[in-house]
Amino acid sequence: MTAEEADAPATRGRARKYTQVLGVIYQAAVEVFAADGLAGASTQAIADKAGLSKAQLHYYIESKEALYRQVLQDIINDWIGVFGFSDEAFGPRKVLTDLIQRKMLFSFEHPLRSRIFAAEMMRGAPVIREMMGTSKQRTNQAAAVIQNWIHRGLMDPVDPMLFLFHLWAVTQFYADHAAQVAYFRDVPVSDEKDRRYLTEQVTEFLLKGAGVR
Amino acid sequence: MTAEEADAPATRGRARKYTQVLGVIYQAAVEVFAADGLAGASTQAIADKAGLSKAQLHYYIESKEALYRQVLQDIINDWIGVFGFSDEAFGPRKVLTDLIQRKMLFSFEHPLRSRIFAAEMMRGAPVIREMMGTSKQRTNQAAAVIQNWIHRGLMDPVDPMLFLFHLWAVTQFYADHAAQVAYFRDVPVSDEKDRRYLTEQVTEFLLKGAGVR
Amino acid sequence: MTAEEADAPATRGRARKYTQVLGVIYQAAVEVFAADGLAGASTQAIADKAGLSKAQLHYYIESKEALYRQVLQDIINDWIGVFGFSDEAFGPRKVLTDLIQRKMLFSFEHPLRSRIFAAEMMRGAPVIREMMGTSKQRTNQAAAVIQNWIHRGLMDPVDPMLFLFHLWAVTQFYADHAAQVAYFRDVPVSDEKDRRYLTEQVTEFLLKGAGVR
Amino acid sequence: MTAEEADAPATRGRARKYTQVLGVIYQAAVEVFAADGLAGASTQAIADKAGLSKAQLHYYIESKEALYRQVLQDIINDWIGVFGFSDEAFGPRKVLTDLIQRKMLFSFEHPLRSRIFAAEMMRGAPVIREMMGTSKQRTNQAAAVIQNWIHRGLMDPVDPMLFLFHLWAVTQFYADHAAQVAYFRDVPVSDEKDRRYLTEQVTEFLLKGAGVR
DNA sequence: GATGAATGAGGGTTCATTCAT
DNA sequence: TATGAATGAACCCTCATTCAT
Repeated sequence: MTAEEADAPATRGRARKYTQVLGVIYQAAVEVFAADGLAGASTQAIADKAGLSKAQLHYYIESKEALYRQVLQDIINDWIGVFGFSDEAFGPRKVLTDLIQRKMLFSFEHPLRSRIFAAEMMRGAPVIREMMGTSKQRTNQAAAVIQNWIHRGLMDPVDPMLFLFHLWAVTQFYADHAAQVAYFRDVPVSDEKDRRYLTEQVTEFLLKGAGVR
Repeated sequence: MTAEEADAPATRGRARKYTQVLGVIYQAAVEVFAADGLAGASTQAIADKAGLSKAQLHYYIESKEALYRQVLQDIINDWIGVFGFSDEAFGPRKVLTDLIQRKMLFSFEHPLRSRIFAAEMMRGAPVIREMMGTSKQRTNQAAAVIQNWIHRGLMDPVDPMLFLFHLWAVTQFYADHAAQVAYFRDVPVSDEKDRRYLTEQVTEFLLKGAGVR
Repeated sequence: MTAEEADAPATRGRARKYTQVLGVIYQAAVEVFAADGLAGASTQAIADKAGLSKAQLHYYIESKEALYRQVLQDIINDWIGVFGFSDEAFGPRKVLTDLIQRKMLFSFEHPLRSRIFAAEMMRGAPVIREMMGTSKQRTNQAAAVIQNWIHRGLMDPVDPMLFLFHLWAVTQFYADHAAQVAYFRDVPVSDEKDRRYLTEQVTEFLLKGAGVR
Repeated sequence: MTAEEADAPATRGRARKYTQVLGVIYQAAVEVFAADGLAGASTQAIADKAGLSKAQLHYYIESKEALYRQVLQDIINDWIGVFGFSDEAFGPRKVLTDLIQRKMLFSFEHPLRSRIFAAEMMRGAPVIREMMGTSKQRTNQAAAVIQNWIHRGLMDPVDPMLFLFHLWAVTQFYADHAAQVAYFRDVPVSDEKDRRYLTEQVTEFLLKGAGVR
């Protein structure tokens, strides 16, 4: 589970020179942060995993916190693409199905980063909060879209915000608890066909829960 | 957020004299573990929060890990009561409604401990695993009950295990992300009426998602 | 090896009341000091071995150092009886044979205390030195007796002081290295017949080395 | 007494750069271990004596125990050369005289390390034992050589193993008790001529004790 | 760029001893 | 007498970071 993820961020458009080493550091940081959290992570552990000396590591990074922030920032960037609604005109069934698919895919392919994000959230998002005014606006917009669909009778009159929570909770579960999922189901999550199965089940469950037509 | 929880375990049947100090320590530990995780928690922080010196703290506890294990153990004990099925003869609507209610209540009243448990799970449950053979058996029994209900046409043919996951994920969300929930909804979670509302919404969503009749 | 020794000192003529507990403490102290030295010994370890709490222990003793000094004092007292020459008129063969016998007996029966003494000596006897003006005088007297025997042709002209060293070194070895002796010889030292054998061999060796007639 | 020994190990063939600091640490460790034993030695004391901060010390060493093991290992390595028999064909007088000479020289030149070794032995050799299978084999071979000499009438029929013990005990005495020896004899041990005298006396005593011809 | 070294703070834990009770 | 609790120092060791080279 620890190293299962080829989880480099989209480094297009960064400085050229460092990139390779930075990628290694980044990956190491993701693994260590996912395993031990920000407070529990040690630069020594990150350096070891990256095959660098601590001094070398600190040449590339500004500080442990900065590295953590960078990881978070990348996650957030990817997140926007994942969690954004496509055109609401397509109706809830298509839009939400797409969204759930993207979210599940992200859970499967980036469990470690997904977990870092969740852990940060669970702590009350102290670091994220000072990085960005939390996307309350964006979330409210999404809720409004859902409210609109409800008005138009395209889905049951659920509380839009709660529905978004539930969607997030269920899909996130497959990233956060990959180990448990595999353990209880006796199926390695990485299996491609199984991923499709899980995605279908989750989609159906969520859509049905909200009475999406 | 850090100290919002009067979260002492059921100390009935412990030694008498200790209890008060131990309770303070316990509470402090819960808060620190919830905030920083096992690795990130410092005995200094726990001692400070409990109003003790580090040496004093270590007079009462065996070690940081032992304290963590004790917290986990208490959570697990409570958990069993919360997550167990009542008599399946009552049918899924009643049984699951009760379960969800209990789970939501626990999320509301013990968010910190709930979060510690979730964090431990997210890490692959390294400590829990060596404390108890993970309750695979219990989970399988629950799945069997659901399967039975499905056979009897009392609910839609969902994957029982996945349904349990979803139930856990959604209810857990309200503990793990209490801050976010409050933030996005502009409602302090502690409000009694709102808790009922949330519980109802969650219950309806989950039952509908599984087509419970 | 650790607890093989019923090694209470001659407590005749001490205070009456304490005696029993003191004896237990004393014995525990001997074992711990023998195992870990003064610096390495912990009052916790002594208290544990004595079946007392640390507080209780400190009620009976003045301090760790004082306890150590007491042990040393007792050893020294016993030592005087062991290492003193009987009437030189009996000649070296009888006098030295007796001495060696007493010394070997002490080594066998009080290996732990013997070892504590040796360890103190090896450290340069910092504690002993401030307890007693080292018995240089006594040792010089013994050397003088030997010198006299040499003059009278009763033994070879060895350096008297060195001979005393050697006598001490060889007999002490069987206390200090009881474990090694047993290990290399495949014979448990405690065996009675073997003790006689060892004593005979040592005696013969030492007397022959000094050409005692 | 504490710092009287230029006791660096044979560092030929080690890393170059480190060597100086490591040497200082090594020497400091030898002194502290000799004075207080493994348990009683503090890294603070070692650091102080080496002129380093504790953190600095720990940059160079792995742990206190590892440092201790390293010291022991070096001693053992030197020991092999010292305590090994040369060709038995030369007969006991030459072979044993050489051995005693080497052993005495080591006692004179490395009293602290010699003492550390002896102290380790006195404790039952817990650390050494897990570093090396105790050299029972080697010792048995030496005993066999002596037995052979006895059969050939080259020395008296002493117990070979005991003779080896005595040889060890007597020569070791001059390392373990250097302070006492100097104190009782009013002669600083370091005196070159005196060392020769002591060695001669010891040699004669031991050979005569075993009736070596 | 990269390395070995240093630093000062802090990690968890145990220490010997004292003090109410 | 005995116990639970407290204390302040010390224990070994690791921390994130910096700095010459």
